[in-house]
Amino acid sequence: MSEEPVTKKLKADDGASKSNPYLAHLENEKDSTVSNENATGISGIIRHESTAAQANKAEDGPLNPFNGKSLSQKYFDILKVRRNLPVHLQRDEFLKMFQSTQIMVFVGETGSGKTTQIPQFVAYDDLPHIQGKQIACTQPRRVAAMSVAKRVADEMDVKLGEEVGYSIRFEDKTSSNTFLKYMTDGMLLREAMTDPLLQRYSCIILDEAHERTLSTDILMGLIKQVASRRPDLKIIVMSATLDAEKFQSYFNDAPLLAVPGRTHPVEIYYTPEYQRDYLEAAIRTVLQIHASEAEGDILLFLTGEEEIEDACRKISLEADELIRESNCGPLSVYPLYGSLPPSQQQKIFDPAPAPFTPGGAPGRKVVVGTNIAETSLTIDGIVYVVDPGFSKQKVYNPRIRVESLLVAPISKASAQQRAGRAGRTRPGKCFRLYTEDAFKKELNEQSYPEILRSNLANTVLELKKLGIDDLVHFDFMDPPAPETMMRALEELNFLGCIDDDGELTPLGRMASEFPLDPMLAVMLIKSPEFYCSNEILSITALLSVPNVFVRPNNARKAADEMKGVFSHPDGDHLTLLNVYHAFKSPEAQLNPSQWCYDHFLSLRSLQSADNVRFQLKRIMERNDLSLVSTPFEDKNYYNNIRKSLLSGYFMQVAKRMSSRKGYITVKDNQEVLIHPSTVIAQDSDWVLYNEFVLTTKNYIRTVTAIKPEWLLELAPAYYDIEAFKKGNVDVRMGLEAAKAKADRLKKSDSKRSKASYK
DNA sequence: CTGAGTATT
Repeated sequence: MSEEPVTKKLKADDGASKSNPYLAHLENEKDSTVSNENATGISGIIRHESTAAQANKAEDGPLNPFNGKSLSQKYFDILKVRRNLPVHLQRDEFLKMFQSTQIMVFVGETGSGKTTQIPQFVAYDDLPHIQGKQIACTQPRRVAAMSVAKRVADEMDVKLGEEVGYSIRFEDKTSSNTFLKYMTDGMLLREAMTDPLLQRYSCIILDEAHERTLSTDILMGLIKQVASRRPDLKIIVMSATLDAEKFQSYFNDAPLLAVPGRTHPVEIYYTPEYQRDYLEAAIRTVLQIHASEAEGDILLFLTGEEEIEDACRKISLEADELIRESNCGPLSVYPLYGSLPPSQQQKIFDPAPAPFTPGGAPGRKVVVGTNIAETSLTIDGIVYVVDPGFSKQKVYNPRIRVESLLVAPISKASAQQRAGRAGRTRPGKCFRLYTEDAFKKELNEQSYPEILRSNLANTVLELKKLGIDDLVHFDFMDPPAPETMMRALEELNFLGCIDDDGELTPLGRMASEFPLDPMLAVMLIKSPEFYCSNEILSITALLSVPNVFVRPNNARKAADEMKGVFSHPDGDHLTLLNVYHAFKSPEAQLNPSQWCYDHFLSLRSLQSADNVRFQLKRIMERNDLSLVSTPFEDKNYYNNIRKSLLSGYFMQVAKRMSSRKGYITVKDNQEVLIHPSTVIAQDSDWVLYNEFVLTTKNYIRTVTAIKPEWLLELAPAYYDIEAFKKGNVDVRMGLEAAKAKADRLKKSDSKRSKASYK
């Protein structure tokens, strides 16, 4: 149960082998390992017994200890910088702890160098290359995995993809030589599905654990289990916050090492009273900083695209006035949010404008961003942060099975992170637009981890595939609500992914291989039965990427008209299919970027859909799922596709209400409206929908017309009419009518077939 | 008659 005795037992064995002649072969094995180490050039270093002095000596060259090549001048230049990092002072302390325990927690604030240095410290002591093992270091984001791997390859003077590499979706930059691998946490989770004990690793480092992404949380639960079965596996959990005790106690009271960061002090200012209109207060604060503070750029945190664009306009207008009336310097304002095209995101790195006259009032830039600027993007030169204290957060309501986004107060940890953005290059200031009292009493310590705010259907399927049978007792750091788990199990059961005993079915096992939500995965797996797997593959890919339709504020009408060119009378899914086919036509491929611009489509989304499609196609081929199409001339071409969509989405169906405007969802009797972005020729009585969005009203979005008979044909268990007796009148009557119609057809069919026998 | 905070496989 407890991990501690395991390490002790190993030590005892070591000792025992020295005195016990029957265990002498163990000593010999160890000796041969040592000579192996010498062969690779890390002289004198014995695995898990090294010191900082030995590592420093090896690092000093003249040859690269890992590949025997001579070290470059660049290497020595970087080495000087590395030795000045705060972590370096504690290398011995780190090694002692690493060597004496299986699991440790490492806390390092920003600027400590933990992400780049700790994996290298491990490499010099764990010597993965001589045992044919690897060190994994996980990151929540792809860009981080890539850029850190690049940096560390430079630091170790090796070619990226050789000794040091990275692995992210669509890109595996590793080779048989790779012993240090940066990867996304989602990627390690995928690997665990085929290698549940993570045998290829001798050490796993979970970085940025405080962010508590869905993948990190599942990995922590998994790794805690693996640790007790693999005493040889070392684990380091790295975090940036002071939340370390929680990680320590979760990992059986693992020891903690804390390293100071290196950032500049940030002065915090609070408002004396509550600000009713935080947007107005934010704009006012930005302008005050510009008018009265010393040189330095400003970062303002807001919640979403619309709010940001609005604030940018207002700030620019008011700044012009300040310039005219108060001799202020020039002010450039940049919006920053995820859906902004990369070229525009790049602009935030432009230098601030120069003063109008040399030595005059300073020129400045203001970046107005979402919390993308809190963790994902770092802008150097920010000296002033304006923090209204809100962000959009995902919430999941298991009762109506809907995920939605709500503007909510941030946590203390988030506020601290935001303030830190002002101290990256020199001392800064952070203006919090709430009272100190509110900060102390009203903000949560930490944000809710994602696992408590999501639909877990996909997570439960992953856990089942990972071999975790008892989900109720699975050791989550923060266990999700039982109702959320129940909903997930129920959904998977209806889909046929798990049976009534909670066991994974062959369909479920296959579905777990696809990087898709279960409903999409099931739809794709069943599509060959409907002779349209090629088409469903395209639609699935398009549903897995950000919206392909672009609708600029100044050209809404033109964009809507262009969308009309692709529209299909039966709804959005087939419209998406039309878009994809048009995009792949020779005409569009001649100049895809221009074609997308002309047709108000997102090139980025379409290209990424192409990537996803290719990946899904390979998984289908691996599972012997055939790629077929109904002949286009066949009258059932589109019907087959619509039925195939329904085979995965039969739980997301709505029926038009007879007494009122709008629709009612079949599963939860929710009144909904069809989202205005939907293209569908005539309002159909029955529709399936991809998404339920909760905003100003309840909307269903990405909708396709279906026939009620199909529900009985494709999901008879779910559409058992008895179960709807107490449900909505419209739904029940509709299903009964469909049943009667189906029965009539069956009768006449059997008559006909009897007739044909004569 | 109109929405997407940020990630990820």
